Amino acid sequence: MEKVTIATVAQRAGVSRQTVSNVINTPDVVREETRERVREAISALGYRVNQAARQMRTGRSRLIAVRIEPARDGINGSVLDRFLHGLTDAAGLAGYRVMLYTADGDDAEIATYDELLNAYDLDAFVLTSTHHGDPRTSWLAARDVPFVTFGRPWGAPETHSWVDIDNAAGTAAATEHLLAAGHQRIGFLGWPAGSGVGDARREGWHRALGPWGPVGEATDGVESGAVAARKMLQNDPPTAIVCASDSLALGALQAARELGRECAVIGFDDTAVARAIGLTSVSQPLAEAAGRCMDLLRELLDGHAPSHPTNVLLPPSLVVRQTA
Amino acid sequence: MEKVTIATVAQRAGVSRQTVSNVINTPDVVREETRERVREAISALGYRVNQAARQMRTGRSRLIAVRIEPARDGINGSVLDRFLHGLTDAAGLAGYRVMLYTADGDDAEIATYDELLNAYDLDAFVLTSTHHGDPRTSWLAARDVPFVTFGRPWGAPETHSWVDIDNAAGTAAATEHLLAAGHQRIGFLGWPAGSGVGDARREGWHRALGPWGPVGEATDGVESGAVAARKMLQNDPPTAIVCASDSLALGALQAARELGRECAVIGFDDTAVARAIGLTSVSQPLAEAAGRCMDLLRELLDGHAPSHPTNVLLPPSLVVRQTA
DNA sequence: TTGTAGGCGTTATCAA
DNA sequence: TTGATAACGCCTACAA
Repeated sequence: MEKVTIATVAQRAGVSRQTVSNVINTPDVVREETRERVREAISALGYRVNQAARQMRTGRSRLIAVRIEPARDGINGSVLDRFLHGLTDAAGLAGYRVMLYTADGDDAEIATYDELLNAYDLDAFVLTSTHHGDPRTSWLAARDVPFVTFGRPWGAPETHSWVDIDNAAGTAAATEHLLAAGHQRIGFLGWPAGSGVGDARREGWHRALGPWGPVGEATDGVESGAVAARKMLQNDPPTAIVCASDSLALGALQAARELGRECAVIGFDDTAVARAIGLTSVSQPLAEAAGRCMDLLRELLDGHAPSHPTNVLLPPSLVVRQTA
Repeated sequence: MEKVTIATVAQRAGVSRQTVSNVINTPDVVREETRERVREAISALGYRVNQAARQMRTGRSRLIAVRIEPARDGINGSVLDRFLHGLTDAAGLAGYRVMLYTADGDDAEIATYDELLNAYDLDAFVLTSTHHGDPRTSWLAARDVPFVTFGRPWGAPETHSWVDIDNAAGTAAATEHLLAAGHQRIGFLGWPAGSGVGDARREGWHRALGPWGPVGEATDGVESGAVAARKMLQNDPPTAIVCASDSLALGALQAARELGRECAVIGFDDTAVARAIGLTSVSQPLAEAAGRCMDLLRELLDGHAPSHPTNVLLPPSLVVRQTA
């Protein structure tokens, strides 16, 4: 099968190459009859625009890049994967493709931006896992590279569009669910203060509860969660615990079982583990978040760039199962 | 910052563009002194080869494509994600990038090949989830598109290179572990016959056990696994069950608990769920599998194409936890 | 060992 | 409304 180029199509339709190009890119400028003839030729030949050539002229690649976390395992590792799936779907629908890269740390990631931008003329980036003092956004902004973040710009000036999950609303909903079920002493098991996401999740619990309840702190993980939960359950036992992650929730469940204590537990992220063991958990609308990121990117890329950056805050939902 | 092209570098180094190109692509043909001068100019300017332009000349994009499963959740969904992580790492090391696509069914996937090949000049594909009567491999082979599969070509002629996990060895190791622990009645809980992977996992159990033991069949999932396990445990109770997946294993665990039966359980895939609940499970070396796929691809792409396709069969390992 | 000419497939510009 | 021409950045072939 010979290579089909715009010239092949032009010849078959009896027009110039430019006219074919016009049919593809600015159809309204071509007379209807001609347009139809060219379209027939295109589909008869199975012609497809060559992106590399187009890119060379236009400087746009229709490629967007996302970092994939290094091969790593864990209960919560799947959250970004689910976002990635959604983004690939949404990008495909919009005529874009997703290119993956890995980077160990912010500086390495910035070096990768430089490379990808030069070598592949990437159209845009989607950043995940934003955090306080994140150097990536300012680097990109300084170079006028289009990007959106999944995660708000913690502390940084809000100069770009972002999509985020309303974490506080999630733990607030969990807490309200427990209050409605009659619980009064509701504890919170979360991460050490300082991470934006973790602080927001604690804040939601506190907001819904009113007064403070027992608080436990642990780095993420089943083991450390169990240790912290055990302490909570011994000192000042709550009848329910809202947790900042499913891993911590699993630890809390273990601790309660060991101590023979009845204790309702709610996790966060609605991971496969939660589904598997019947853990009530707060679910993030990751596919929707990805779709919104793509929407914002299209605004940026298709020229209709809004003068003000847009922010989207998506509410999570509570999935009630057996543990609460 | 102006765009840095090969011409910029040439000017700065006081040589022709061609000499710069030679330094990049065939350094040994350039006099050392000149080479050094050009290299200095390259790094001083931060020059990077533009892939689109190179691709236009060479027809090679240094891009490989992999399908990402549609946004879907489940205990086993993470297996392919982990493979993807490994592949992105390995590709990056080899100077390639991974492009993602989604496709609903084999035919849609083949249509996507056609598009990606025409539009992006993809260098190669990595196929996952191979199965009996898989039309994808023959389509690619007929067009001389380089590809490897992660998963052997079930039944199809072995005309391409592949990497696979020795599933039978995994369940055999699990069974031997149980035998060594003194178990004698060891059952198997697997998927309906017909899926290559599932059959191999059953085969490994049978091979290690010698005589047949109790067998249960269920489509993958915690619920259906629990139903099938309940039946096994009531009729003809084994003291241990080897399962074809962590989901089924979880179901088996539930069934045993409900019935108040002591029963060792071993799962397959070593998912986050297994780690979280202490389920002994067979672990696939996914990062290594991805690395091997990349190795095979490089052989194919870098011209040293071996006359015979290469096959790599990787042994899984048993991760012993509390359930067996 | 280095330089020159030409073209990969597309689109922007401008003329017809 | 359509077509001719040039250019994007690079590499291959060939000449010097």
